[in-house]
Amino acid sequence: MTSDRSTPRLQDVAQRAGVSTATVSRCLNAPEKVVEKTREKVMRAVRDLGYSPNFGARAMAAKRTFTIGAVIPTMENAIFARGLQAFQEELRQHGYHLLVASSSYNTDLEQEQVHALVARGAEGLLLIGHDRAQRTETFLRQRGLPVIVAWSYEAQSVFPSVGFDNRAAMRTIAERVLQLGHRDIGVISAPTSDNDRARARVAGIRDALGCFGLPESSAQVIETSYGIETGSTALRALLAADKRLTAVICGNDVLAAGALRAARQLALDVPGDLSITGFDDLELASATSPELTTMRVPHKTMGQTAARMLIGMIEDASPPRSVRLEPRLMMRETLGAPRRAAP
Amino acid sequence: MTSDRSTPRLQDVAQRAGVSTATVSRCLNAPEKVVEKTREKVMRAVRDLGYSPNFGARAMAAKRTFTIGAVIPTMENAIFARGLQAFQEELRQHGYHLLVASSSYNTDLEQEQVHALVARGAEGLLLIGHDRAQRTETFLRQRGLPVIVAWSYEAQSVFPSVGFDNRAAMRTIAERVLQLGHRDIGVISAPTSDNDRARARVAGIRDALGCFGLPESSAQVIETSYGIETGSTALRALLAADKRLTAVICGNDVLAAGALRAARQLALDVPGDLSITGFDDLELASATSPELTTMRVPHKTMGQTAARMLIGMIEDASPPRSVRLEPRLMMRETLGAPRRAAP
DNA sequence: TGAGGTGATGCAAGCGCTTACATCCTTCCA
DNA sequence: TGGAAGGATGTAAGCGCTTGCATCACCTCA
Repeated sequence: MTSDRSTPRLQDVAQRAGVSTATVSRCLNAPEKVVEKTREKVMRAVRDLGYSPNFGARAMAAKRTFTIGAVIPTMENAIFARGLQAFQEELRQHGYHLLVASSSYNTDLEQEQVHALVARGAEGLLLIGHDRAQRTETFLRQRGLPVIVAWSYEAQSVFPSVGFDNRAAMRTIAERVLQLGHRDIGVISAPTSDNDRARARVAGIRDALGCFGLPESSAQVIETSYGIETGSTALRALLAADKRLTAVICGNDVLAAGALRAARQLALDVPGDLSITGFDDLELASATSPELTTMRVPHKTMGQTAARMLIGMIEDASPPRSVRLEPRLMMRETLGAPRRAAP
Repeated sequence: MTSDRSTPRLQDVAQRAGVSTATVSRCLNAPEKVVEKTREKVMRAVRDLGYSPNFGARAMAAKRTFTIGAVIPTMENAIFARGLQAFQEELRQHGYHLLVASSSYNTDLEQEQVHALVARGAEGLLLIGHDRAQRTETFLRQRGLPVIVAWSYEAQSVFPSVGFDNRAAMRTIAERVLQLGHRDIGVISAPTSDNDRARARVAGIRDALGCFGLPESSAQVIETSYGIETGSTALRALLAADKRLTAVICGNDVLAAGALRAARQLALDVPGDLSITGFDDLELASATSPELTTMRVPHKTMGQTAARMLIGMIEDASPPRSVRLEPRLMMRETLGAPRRAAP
């Protein structure tokens, strides 16, 4: 029965310890059911063999994995990394493991990753935002799998969410910009397709514009992918189209940092000649000079809350209740009144 | 045989399609072995039921998972995020999946995560750096599992590695600093325990010092955890201890960005009053003002190479050969000659 | 028309684990 | 000292899948 295979099985441990596989299993999962002496024998065998239980087999037999999955758009964006770290720590404290996958902001890929995570035994899922393929929702609903959507609060969504109101938050920033007297405004947004957060932020800017009685067209919007370099390029493009710009609202801090860099290279004084705002409040935001005025998002709280909600849903089948968090405007150095008041 | 369970099994699909489970399995894994008509019936059943194969069962039966694991210190550090992204893309192209876990720079936790990944079927592992618990190495060796160490090249290591020579790279920076005439130097390093990269970098600085005939004590070293804030604090501490400092060498860009911010707050001119250098060349490095002089690490190449090596080891059992990559010094704006030449 | 070949499909034996239930051994009390 | 009670351990039936081998249907060619 013993084999020369390199990975030991429960069987091998049992044999070496001179007990049945059931006893070994109990030693590992419910030590109190095994008498001290036996347990020691078994544990020694486990160590000697370098045994590590096969997760798949265990999951199959026990019908429990203590695993929760998360599909985030990309690992490269620090905001997800931070939230996820908190999410994972919270899970860990409750004895759960985390499985991460990334979708590259692509709903097809997300669908694929959701399947992969479920196949791997995820008992619950953390998803980002509300944009997703219809069949992904159907699939999840069919299975009755606990799902939480983060980074975007919406009262009436398919899945319970924990996050903030992206639209209202961005509106707050935009209103502040308008109050200061800016009328020639540019917007650098992340790509809005398959990304409800980005869309909501742009919508928030339009809300503010409307509130000040300005036409939507009074703000020129440019969409570009995530990155400092792309942010720089976008600012140049915006300025090339309209030299009178006095403020640029950016969809996130990274784009804002890029815009800031371009402004510096163009020898523009910020905020004297040009105001720039960010969103997220990454560490980056306070590393630039001047420091970015931005919206602080409670990533950590979001991650923790999501974890607790998910575990609640799994263990008590407790009715989930969306949670709305409040971001906070961080007035720093890149936003000021325009040098010449608007006409 | 059909059940009211919410997750359909192969069995359920087979029944609905009116074929055997073997046929369904073949449809999924070797479609060319099944005649068109049957395949269509089966695929329809798969879709209708929202079937998704149980990974654990599949792995157990096939003894193959097409999964590779990676244990990184933390997701919060952008350098790992970038390398991992490339690693994953390369794996994906070869039909492999990635499983990530983080160790928080703690060898016990690393050991635990390695076990978890192996239990989940990882056929190969990507590890960071050479510091690790003895028993982790033993475990891995016992199993003969393919392992690659990244971010740190070492010719004589237990596992083949792909990376660069941290010590030589930092020595290059330090020599440049010394050449410019700096003699009062401070060092802000990441914690060196359980982190051979950080240790190697500090050693590289000492090498340079020795090369210039200076005593080791001529550079004051302070260790601090990762973060902009901690970098700022460290610079203040360094300056408090020695006001004559003209250059600060930092273990990574984030610490350098923090130091730069503190310098600005102290109204120090960089590099006029104080030179600052980073390491990694994150995007952050070119977002600061002045832009950071730093060492560019080939994260992407590293990730890709690691993936190819690992796959090679798994599929051909090919003898691995460590790969040494070359980082490149990026002279930007934070390093200059000290205002007054050293005595 | 029938033997032989070919390709599609089914059968059933595991893969490594957990756990309900059976069994056995102590222990303790009458 | 016998027997009930209770605790420790063993037995064996799956969990959902893959795959070697058996089977079967159909086609080809003589």
